[in-house]
Amino acid sequence: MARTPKAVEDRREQIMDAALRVFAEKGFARATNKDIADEAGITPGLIYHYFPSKQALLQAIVDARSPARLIRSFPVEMLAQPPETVLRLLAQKMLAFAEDEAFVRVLRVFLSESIHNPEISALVSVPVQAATQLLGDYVTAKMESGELRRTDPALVAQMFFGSIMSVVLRRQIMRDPAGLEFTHEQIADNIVDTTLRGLLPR
Amino acid sequence: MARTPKAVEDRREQIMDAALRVFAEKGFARATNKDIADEAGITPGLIYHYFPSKQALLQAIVDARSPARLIRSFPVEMLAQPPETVLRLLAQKMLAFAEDEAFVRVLRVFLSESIHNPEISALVSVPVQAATQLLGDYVTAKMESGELRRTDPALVAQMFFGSIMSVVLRRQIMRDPAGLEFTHEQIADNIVDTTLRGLLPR
Amino acid sequence: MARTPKAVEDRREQIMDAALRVFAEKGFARATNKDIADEAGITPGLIYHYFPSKQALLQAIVDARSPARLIRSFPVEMLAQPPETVLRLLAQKMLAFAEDEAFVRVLRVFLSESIHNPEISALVSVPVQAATQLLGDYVTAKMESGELRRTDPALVAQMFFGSIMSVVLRRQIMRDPAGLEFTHEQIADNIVDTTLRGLLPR
Amino acid sequence: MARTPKAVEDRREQIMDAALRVFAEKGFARATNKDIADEAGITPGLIYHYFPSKQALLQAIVDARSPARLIRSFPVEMLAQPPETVLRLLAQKMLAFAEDEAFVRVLRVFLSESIHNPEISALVSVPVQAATQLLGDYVTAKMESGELRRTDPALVAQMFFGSIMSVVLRRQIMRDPAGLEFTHEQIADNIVDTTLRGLLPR
DNA sequence: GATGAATGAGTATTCATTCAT
DNA sequence: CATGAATGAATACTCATTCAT
Repeated sequence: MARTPKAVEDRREQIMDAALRVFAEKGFARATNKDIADEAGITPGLIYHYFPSKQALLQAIVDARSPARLIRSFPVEMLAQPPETVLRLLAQKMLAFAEDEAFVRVLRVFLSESIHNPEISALVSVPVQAATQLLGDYVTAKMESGELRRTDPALVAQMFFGSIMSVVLRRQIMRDPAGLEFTHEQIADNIVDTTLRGLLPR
Repeated sequence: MARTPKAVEDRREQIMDAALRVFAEKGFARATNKDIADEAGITPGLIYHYFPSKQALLQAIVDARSPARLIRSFPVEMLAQPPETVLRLLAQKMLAFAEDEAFVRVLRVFLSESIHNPEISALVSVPVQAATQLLGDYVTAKMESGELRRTDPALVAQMFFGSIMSVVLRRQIMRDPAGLEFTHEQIADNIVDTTLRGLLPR
Repeated sequence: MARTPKAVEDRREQIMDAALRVFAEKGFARATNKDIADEAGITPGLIYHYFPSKQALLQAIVDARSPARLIRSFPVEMLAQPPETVLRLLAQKMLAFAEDEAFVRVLRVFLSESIHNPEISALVSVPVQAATQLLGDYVTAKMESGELRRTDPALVAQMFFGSIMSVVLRRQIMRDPAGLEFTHEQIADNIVDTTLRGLLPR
Repeated sequence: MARTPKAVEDRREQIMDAALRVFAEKGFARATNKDIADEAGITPGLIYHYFPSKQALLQAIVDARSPARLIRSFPVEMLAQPPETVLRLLAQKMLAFAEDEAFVRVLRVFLSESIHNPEISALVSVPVQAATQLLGDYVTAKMESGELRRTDPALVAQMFFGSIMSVVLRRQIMRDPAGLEFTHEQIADNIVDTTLRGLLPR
C-alpha cells in the first residue's frame, strides 16, 4: 500500500519543480496546467493525482520552497565573530544566494503572489523578520559591549538587509542593466563599509 | 464615482483609474473587464470604445502613470545645498510619496507585471536610473570639492535609494508589520545618518 | 438599464424549457451544457448569463415548475359538491395532467433528482401534503355530516392519491405497456368506485 | 467489510453490493469508480477484473437484484385462501419488504435509472406485470365462484399494488414525513379494507 | 489477483471581445 | 456614446479506463 513512497515523492517534486519554473516565468494566473504538464513531461490530469488544485500546487511550492530554510541554514556560531566579519559574511552569502537561479524563481513567484495574496506575504515575512531579529540582537550585544555606538539596532538591521534585497530586486526582478555593473564583491564591500562607518564609535 | 464626464479624455482617465485600482488589488490576469467596468461605473463594452484591448488598457496605464514623472518633478536647484540637506529632503520626499495610496497602486501593478513582462520592467528602470544618476552626479561633485570622501558614487546612490525602496516594499507590498514600527522621520534619519557617516571624511 | 426585461425573461424561460427537456430525457448528471445549449439554439456560454451554474439552472427549473401550482389551481368552491362528484373530478383532472408531456417532463426530473437530493424531494412533498390535507379535510367534513362512514381520513386521502400517482408512474415513468391498456375514464371510474364503496355507509 | 474473499464470486458480490449502495445514494452517473472501490475496500482498477465497464457493473446489479425474485418467492398454495386472507398477506409482505433497506436501495437505483433507460424499466415491468397477473387471476376466479362481485380484475389488481407501491414511494423515496405517520398495520388494513369493500358483493 | 499511477477524452465554467440596438 | 446579450476560445478539473508492476 505504501510500496513506493519514494517514487511518489519524486513525481511530486518533479511537478513542483516544473510548476515553479512555469509560475516564475509566466506568473501563476497566466500559467496553464498544460504548461506545467508539458514542462514536467506528463499530462495535465496527473497533476491532480498529487495536488487537489492548481492553487494547492502553488501552496505546496510556497510551503516547500519557503525562504525560511535560508535563515535556518545560518551558522549561529558565527555570531562570536567581530562585526566586520559577520556583516561581510552575511552580505556575501545573501548575494550569492540571490544569484542562484532556483532562488530567483522562488523570489519571483513569492513576490508576484504576495502582492495579491496576504497569506503568501505572511509566509515571506517570517524569515525576513527572523533574519532582522538575529542581526538586531547581534548588534545590540555589540552595542552593549561598547564595540558599536548606540543607535536603533532594528533600524540598522532593516537597512542592512534592505540594501541587499534592493540590489537583488533590481538585478534579478527588474532586470535593470545599470544594477549589473558591479560585482558581488563591490556591492558587499560598499554595503558593509557604509553600515560599519554608521555603527563604529567616533 | 460614476458622474457623467464631460470629455473623452475624462472617460479615458476614469477607466484607467478604475483599472489601476482593480489591477493593483487583483493583478492584471485575475482582473476581469467586468471588475473594471463595475469599479468605473460603466459596462464592459464601453472599455472597447477607449482601448482596443485589455492589454492596451494596461499599457496605457503603465505609460501614463510611469514613475518617470517623479524624477522630473525633482527641484534641480536643490542640488546647490549641502549633502545633509539634499539627502534628508530626498529621503523624506520619497517616503512621503511611498505612503501615498495612489503610488502604492502604481507600484504594485508595475512590480507585479514587471516580473513577467520585460517591457514594463524596462519602463521602471528609466526613472530609477535617472534618479541614481542624478544623486551620483551630485555626490561626485561633492567628492571633487572635498566635502565628501572618495568612494564609488553610483554604489552610494544605489544603496541610498535601495534602502528607501526596500522600506516601501516591506511596508506596502509585503505588508510586514515589523516594518511599520518606525515613523518616516526615524527611517529617514537612520538612512541619511548612516549614508552620511559613510561619506563624510575622517 | 432595464430596457428589455421582457426579452431577458424570455431567454431565461427558453433556456429553462430546453434544460427541462434535456434533463427529463438524459437526467441532470448526464445532460451536458452543450446538450442544453443545442436544444435552446444558443451557445453554452450564454447559459451563464442567466444562471450562475448548471445546478442553479436545475434549481430555477425546480422552483418555477414546482407542482405547487397544481394544487393552487384547484377550484376550492368544488368542495361543496357531493363525494362522488369531487372524487371523480379530482381523479380525472390529475390523470389528464399526467398525460401532458410538460408535466411528465417535470415529474421525471423531480423524481429522478429527488432520489438523490433531499432538497428537491422536500419541494415535492409540499404540494403532495397540501393535496392530501385538502382531501382529508373534505372527507372529515363529510364523515361528520354522516355522508361518509368514519375511518381515518388521512389514510383514505393517501390511498386515493397514491392510486392515481401509481398509475401515472407506471404509464409515464416505467413505460409499462400493461399500464396503458385502460383509458383514463376506466381508471378514474375504478379508483373512484372503489374509494366510494370503501367510504359510503353500510 | 474488506475481509479477504475466498472465491471470485464472493469478490464480484462484494463489488456489486458496494456499487449498489453507492448508486442508491449518489445515482449511477454521479458515483465514481473510486467511490465504489472505497465502499468495497478495494482499488478502482480491480473493478475491471470483474466487470468490463461501469455500465456493465450496473447491468450486472440490475440483472442480479431484479425484483423478479420477489414474485417467484410468492407461495402459490396461498391462493386457496379466502380474499381477505390473501390480500392482507400480500399487503403485509410487500410493505415489510419495502421497509427493508436492501430493497429500498434496489428500488432507488431501478427507479432512477428506469427514467432514462428503457432497458431497465422493461426489467422492472416484468415482475410488476407478473404480480398483477397473479392477483388478477385470483380475483377472476373468485368472481366466477361468486365470492366477489364482477368488475375488471386487472384494474383491481393494479389499484391494489399501486396503493402499496405509492406508500413505499412516498415514505422511502420522497422521504415525505407525512407518509410516516402510520404503521404498516394501519396502512395494510386500510388498503385491504377499501379493496374488499370495493369487491365484496352487495 | 491486486495496485494505483497514468492517460485522454470530456465537461463545466470563465471571460475577452464583438456588435445589434 | 453606451449597453449588455452573445460568442468562442480557453482552461481547470474529473473520471472511466488501461496497464506496468
